[in-house]
Amino acid sequence: MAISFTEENYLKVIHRLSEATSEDISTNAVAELMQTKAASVTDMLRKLADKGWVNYQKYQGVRLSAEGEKIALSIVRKHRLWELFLVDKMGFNWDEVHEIAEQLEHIESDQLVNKLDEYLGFPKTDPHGDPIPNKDGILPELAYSHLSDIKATKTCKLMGVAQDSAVFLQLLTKLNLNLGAKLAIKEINEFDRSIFVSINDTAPIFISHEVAKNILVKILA
Amino acid sequence: MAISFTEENYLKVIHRLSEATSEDISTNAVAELMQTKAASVTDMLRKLADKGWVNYQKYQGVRLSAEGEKIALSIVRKHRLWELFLVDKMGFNWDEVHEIAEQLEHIESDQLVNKLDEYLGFPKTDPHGDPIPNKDGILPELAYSHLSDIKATKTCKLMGVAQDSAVFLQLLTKLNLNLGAKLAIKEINEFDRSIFVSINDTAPIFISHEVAKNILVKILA
DNA sequence: AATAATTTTTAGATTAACCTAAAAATTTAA
DNA sequence: TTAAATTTTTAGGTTAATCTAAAAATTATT
Repeated sequence: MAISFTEENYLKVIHRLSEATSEDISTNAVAELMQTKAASVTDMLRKLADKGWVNYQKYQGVRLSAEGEKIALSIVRKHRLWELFLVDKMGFNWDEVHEIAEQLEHIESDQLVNKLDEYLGFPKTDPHGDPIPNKDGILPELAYSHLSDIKATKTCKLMGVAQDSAVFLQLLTKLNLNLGAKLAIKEINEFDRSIFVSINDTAPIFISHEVAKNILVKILA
Repeated sequence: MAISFTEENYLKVIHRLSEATSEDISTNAVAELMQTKAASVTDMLRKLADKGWVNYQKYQGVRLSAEGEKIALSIVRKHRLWELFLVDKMGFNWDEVHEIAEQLEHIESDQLVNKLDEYLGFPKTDPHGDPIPNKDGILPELAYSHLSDIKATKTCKLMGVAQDSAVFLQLLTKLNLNLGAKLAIKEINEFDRSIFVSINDTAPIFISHEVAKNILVKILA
């Protein structure tokens, strides 16, 4: 069945909201992410339900059906592959690629997506450390920790971010916090839970709790 | 001013028709290429004229304005760069890339287009031999001849095609007629203007006038 | 030059995606 | 457990791009 860009974006947004909770997704939550009004969302949810991509009971919120989940994952796959392409092959910075990938994710060609995947070497994660679903829509489970949850004097490796807004990514770049960096937590300040952390064995720098919360790491031995 | 995919496609079609003639372009001609009805075209032409992208007088046909021409050339540039990307980097055949490039040509990011151009080595032509407009919208003038216009016993090089339908390209591939091939015209048959041509110094093959008309060549010394 | 044929435009609808304002349902709080 | 607050839906419109059918203009033909 044919699908429009708008329908794809709704499915993507419902998918994103569903990752954070096992509850049904509210009309208002969708409206906020779609930057539209609740009334418009109601219209669209009814349409998506008619097409069998979501389960929706009025006033009760919405969830993706199995088929809707499959579509959403294929969009996420395309988005993340294109982001990696833009960074690795075209030389963009990780904070510049989101808007362009929002467009590229709607290009329709399974052949192209799979060739792109191969061209990039069947990558597991995008430039923000987010996992890339494979051809069959399977998401590799990465299970990373938030830097804010790591105990003092532990060492870990920066694997991703929990938020990929341009301003946040630019801040990380300024602080020299890049994907793969080795982070050694020197001290956690009780006052505001800010931390001192050494990046790749250089002199420790100061990081706010807010920043640490959005950094994903793998704990090293 | 914002532009929709549909508007871009109309400008592209008007541009294509304008290349073949210096006359004004008729509503019906646009309708045929856009696969739509004349009434819809009339509506759109009025809208494009309001936006300043075409000059249009009702019943008198349409032409691109300077600004419309600029937009059309930027779309052609993107289309041809993406086609080359698909063939050179992603391993598609030259008859498989048109539909995908029709989608990719609408991706909006000057930065991306220019990086793509650089990544491909600032190419002059796409996989069908069509010239790629540069950043400033300048089309390199290639001035190739049609194979059907070349005299017997001349030698030439296959530089492009005058038509890029998949069926035609597939036929060329079957006949081993690829971009860059050296063609030696052995004989022109008076009966139907079919020709005997040797490809890269192999035994001559028979080619119809219809095929020869759509092959573009550069005459060799 | 008058008529016929063709092309183009106008008029009036349709569909997808959105909106505002008002009504209805649900949730929260007194 | 009612009343108040909030959320969601319905009702009725709007805009972009399309359509069909009828009218108007242009072009071709006798």
